Amino acid sequence: MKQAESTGDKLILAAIDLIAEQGYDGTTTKEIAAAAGVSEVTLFRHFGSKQALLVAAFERYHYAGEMTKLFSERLTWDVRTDLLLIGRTYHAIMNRNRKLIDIAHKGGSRLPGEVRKHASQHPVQLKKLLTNYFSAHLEQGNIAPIDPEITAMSFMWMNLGAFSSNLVESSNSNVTLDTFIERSVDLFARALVP
Amino acid sequence: MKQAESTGDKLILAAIDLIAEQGYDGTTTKEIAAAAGVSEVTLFRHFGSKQALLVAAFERYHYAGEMTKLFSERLTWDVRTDLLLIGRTYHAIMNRNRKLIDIAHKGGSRLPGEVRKHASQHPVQLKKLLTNYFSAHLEQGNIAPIDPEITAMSFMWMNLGAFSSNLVESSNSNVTLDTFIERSVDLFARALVP
DNA sequence: AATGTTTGCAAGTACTTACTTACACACTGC
DNA sequence: GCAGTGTGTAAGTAAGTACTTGCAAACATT
Repeated sequence: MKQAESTGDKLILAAIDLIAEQGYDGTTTKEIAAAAGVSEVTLFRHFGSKQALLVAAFERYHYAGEMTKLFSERLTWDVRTDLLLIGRTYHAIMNRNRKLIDIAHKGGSRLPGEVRKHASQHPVQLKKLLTNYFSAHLEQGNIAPIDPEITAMSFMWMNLGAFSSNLVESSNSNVTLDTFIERSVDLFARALVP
Repeated sequence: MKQAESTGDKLILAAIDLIAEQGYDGTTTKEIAAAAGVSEVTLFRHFGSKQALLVAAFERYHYAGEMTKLFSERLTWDVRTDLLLIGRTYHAIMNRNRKLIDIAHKGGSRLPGEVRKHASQHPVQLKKLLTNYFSAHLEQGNIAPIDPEITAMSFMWMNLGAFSSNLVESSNSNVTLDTFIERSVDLFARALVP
């Protein structure tokens, strides 16, 4: 019970924290080992190399397939309710993986390629799901005659921008994330009224 | 006429290109000098250090005050027309400074502090201008009773997301940036109808 | 008790990096 | 011609980096 984390896990978590903050090139193996409370040589005995350590981190804490599941199981086909659920889930997922996303975005000269691939799958998938959702509504005449793809992109990118912005600066004025999600969904719902 | 670029300028431009691609830590002074077509020692004779070179780059190619000027001079007070102009100008500015923005975002262990400050001013200022714009419309009853600040954030973040997304992947399906701007403005205009 | 695994410590290797120094060459303006 | 400026080449320094090796101590399993 007390032995919560193995040495390998401690190293992975320390690596995620440090690399997300300082970038891949800017973080040394010595730093990672020290933050994990082990010696540097132990890091290499476990993972062999710095790159392999990061790959192990991405494999362990990968994005979930939550969005796909949400679209197939939990939608009500009331636009406002659905967009609210989608927006909240989106931010929940992104927040949980914030550090890994940041690592992939910052890059690095020897940053393993697996990392970049991992990070690029999410938005592509979400855009497809959203576009199909709006298309289905459109066919049934539930919403105004808009372009489903553009609407999907607008919604997705609005939330991506909100997320990225939070990454950089926590000076979000006085608007909390959840009120932003609610009100921005209202705005989209207004625009989609037939 | 033929002597278009001085040695200092060549170094600055090479540094921007390389650091935007590889990050600050991942780019060596030797690389920069080679890309500029000069020797490494010349780099240090001109700028003294790698950090000073980057600061010089930011000072030379700084963001313009175009947005402020636009808001005070070129608005027509027709929402659709104005948002279209704002959106297009936003992307024009961001694109022009894409590499510098990318450098600031990627960071680096010894990346000078001036760089980060420079990059964080833009969005704050734009949000204020947009919020005031919507507030003014609201007071005159031209638009629906929405929250001006939230609407400003939504519009801003949607375009930020579109910009960031372009940074990473050029697989923008078949939608060009300009059609996206047009249609997304339509969407906002629909939502703001009283 | 014996044995294998995991770890820390100390030292070191091979390499890279930002930055320096010394000297020679070309060009410019006077 | 000559001083000044800008540049290239060559060599080097001091520090840091990823990664390795050898050895001994702690520990768990048997």
